Amino acid sequence: MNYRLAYLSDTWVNWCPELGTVLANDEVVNGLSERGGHPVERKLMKQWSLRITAYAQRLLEGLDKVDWFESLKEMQRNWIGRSEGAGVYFKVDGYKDNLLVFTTRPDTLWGATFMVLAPEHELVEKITTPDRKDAVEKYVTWAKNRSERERMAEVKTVTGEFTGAYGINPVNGEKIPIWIADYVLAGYGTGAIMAVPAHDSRDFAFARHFDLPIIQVVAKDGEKPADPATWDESYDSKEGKMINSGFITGMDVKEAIKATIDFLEGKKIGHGTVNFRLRDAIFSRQRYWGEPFPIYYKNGMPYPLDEDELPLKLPKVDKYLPTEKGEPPLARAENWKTKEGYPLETNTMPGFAGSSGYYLRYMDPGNKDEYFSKEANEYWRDVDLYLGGDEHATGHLIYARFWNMFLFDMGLVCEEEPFKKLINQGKIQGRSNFVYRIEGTNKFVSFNLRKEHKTTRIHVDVNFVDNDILDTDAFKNGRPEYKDAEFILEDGKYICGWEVEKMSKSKHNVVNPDELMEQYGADTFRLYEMFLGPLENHKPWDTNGIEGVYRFIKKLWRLFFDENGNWIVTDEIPNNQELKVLHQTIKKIRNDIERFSFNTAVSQFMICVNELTDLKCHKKQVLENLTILISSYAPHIAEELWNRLGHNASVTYASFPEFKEEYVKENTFEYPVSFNGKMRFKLELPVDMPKDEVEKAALADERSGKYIGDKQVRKVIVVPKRIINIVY
RNA sequence: GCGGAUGUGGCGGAAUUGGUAGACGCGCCAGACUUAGGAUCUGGUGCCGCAAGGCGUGGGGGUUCGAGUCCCUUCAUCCGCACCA
Repeated sequence: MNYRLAYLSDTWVNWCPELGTVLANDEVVNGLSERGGHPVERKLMKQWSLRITAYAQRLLEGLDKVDWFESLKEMQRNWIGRSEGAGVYFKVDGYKDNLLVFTTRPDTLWGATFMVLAPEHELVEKITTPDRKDAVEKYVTWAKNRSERERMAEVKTVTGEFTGAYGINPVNGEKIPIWIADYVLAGYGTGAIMAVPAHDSRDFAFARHFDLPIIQVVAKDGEKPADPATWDESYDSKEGKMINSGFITGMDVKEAIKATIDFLEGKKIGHGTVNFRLRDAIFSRQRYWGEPFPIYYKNGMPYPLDEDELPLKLPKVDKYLPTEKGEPPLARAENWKTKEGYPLETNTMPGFAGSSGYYLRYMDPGNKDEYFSKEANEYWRDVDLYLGGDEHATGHLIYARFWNMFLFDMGLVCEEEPFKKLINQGKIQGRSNFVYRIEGTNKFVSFNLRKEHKTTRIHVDVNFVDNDILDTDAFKNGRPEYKDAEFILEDGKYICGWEVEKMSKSKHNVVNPDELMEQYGADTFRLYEMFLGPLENHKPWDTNGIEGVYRFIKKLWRLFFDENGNWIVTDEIPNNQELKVLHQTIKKIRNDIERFSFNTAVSQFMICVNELTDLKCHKKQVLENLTILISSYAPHIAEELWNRLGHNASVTYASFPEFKEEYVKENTFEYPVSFNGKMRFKLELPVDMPKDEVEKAALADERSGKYIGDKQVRKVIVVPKRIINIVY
């Protein structure tokens, strides 16, 4: 509050009386609450907000300094939505009032043929002429009551009303009509625009619909102006030269924008400005479980509690529900006031209050006196690696940055950006299966025959399905209403349809890991999840390959035990071949961990175990190192093996094996020999053989003659330890 | 519409720096062991072709001795945002 970052204001919210709470837009589905399906209404409420918009520019710039996925940064950039332009004042004809509009294209001022206000704009009532009053009021009421859903669905429909009033274009004194329409949003810019139908597609559609004039002011380079009446669409591009535009005529668009802003500023009728899409974050919740605000009210004005009265703890309430009057649950508490008897705030803070700064508390979790100490923060600084889903892009990840920036400005944290590197792991999706019920019957038709009937597609529990083939008995027993189900089969089987969707109970596509862990063990499950593909990929859960990983685990075990369960590890000294396999693995695993490539790491473990099996290697020295390497991938089996290898302490305390180049060194390299870029045969040569000798050896090889024939060799490329390419 | 990402065998995927495309696994085929196998092991498996050979990383073009990788262009899919002035 002291930094004007937290403030109280009347805010339009989605109020659900039944739940006694405000809902986010995405919690409202078709005018009903997502949970419970209760009606939701628009309501003006006094709510706390955080002025995140004050940090918009820095939040945007900071993105250049962090190592995040480009897609995620782009999401945040879009969300912040910076656009440069100008604020321009239009006089309202016959009134003293000025209408401030925001435009990204001040250069097109000469093409403005009308103005549009948002229906909620404060001047609408005042400037509407008596003869237009009825129509305008009707439109305003209609627009206000339109649900989110209707607005979305009817994007293409043009609606609006003329107010009867006129604005004066400040650059040429033209009188242009002022309209209202809900394609102009009250919450963006100034809620008022100048319409340039020739160069904005929405204005164009509006002008066409209401038969308003269209004036071209930008022409594509090298093209002559054309009669806008013949156009199919507006020319929105910023490329081109100005025409019909007073003193900026002939200028390039970019140059014209600058010149117009200078002109407006000189005349004090406008100014260059930057607009952001980002809105302040509403910080009040009408729930019990949230941090209470350390705020009390005196004569209706909010004041912060003294620091020595902190922390403020949640009071006891009889029910965690809103009061009958619709007040938040904290209003139920009996003594929810200060020592002096002033009432305390009854709203609580949202989830992001805690999630925005928990990483700071993690730096100093035992601190009884403060959030975290300066020393602890200077030691830990920031989060080196943040692994999380991209669904937090426009929520948590932006709030946390804002939170941290404020604390940085206060000198309380030493890094401006909280999360140095961020990786989005992909989500495991569900693979749903469907059966096709013939309408009005209890008969189900197999996938490829479904077109012959009128069917309804129904989700079927994926546990009844194997390789898209339905276990019809399990299906019949699954639910009473399907007990007498009949099936139309193809090739004696019932084939199900399928689709990849979000895992969800209602879609019956949830795979319970417990069952898989029961069958294969947690290590197999873990390894398989990693083996499935790159960390960041979203992918459907598919258990078809899990057997392979399970076999690998069993194979690993057999390096230590024979088929009768006898310990077969020996103390023999490993030979060069065995050491080579081990050290190749050490190198690869180390590398793969660093680049978060766990699927290729698992693959290397498989290669290693396969080779050690072929070599019949049961030597302690090798297996001990392998156990350490695999301990973070398959911790349970690793711990067991480590113990059997004679260690009492956990394998987690063992140090990562050291890679030694000497064991993987080769004396020879098998050169692929290419002719005109096509690999034809391989040739084994000493690694340190000089280039010209390699070339000679390749040309001398009898197989080369076959490809070269009697043609002239033009060039031979030798890249040591890589390739030989003979060009003819 | 704007922005981002991704396109490689039947499937999941590998190829980290422009240098042997398809590692590893699934599946499939053949075989061994077995009363049996949904256990285990061996061999094979990009496509066309008997073979020699040819073709092949969504399509088209380019740079290069050499392109999955770089450039241009085009198509498709997925994700995010969107009557944003």
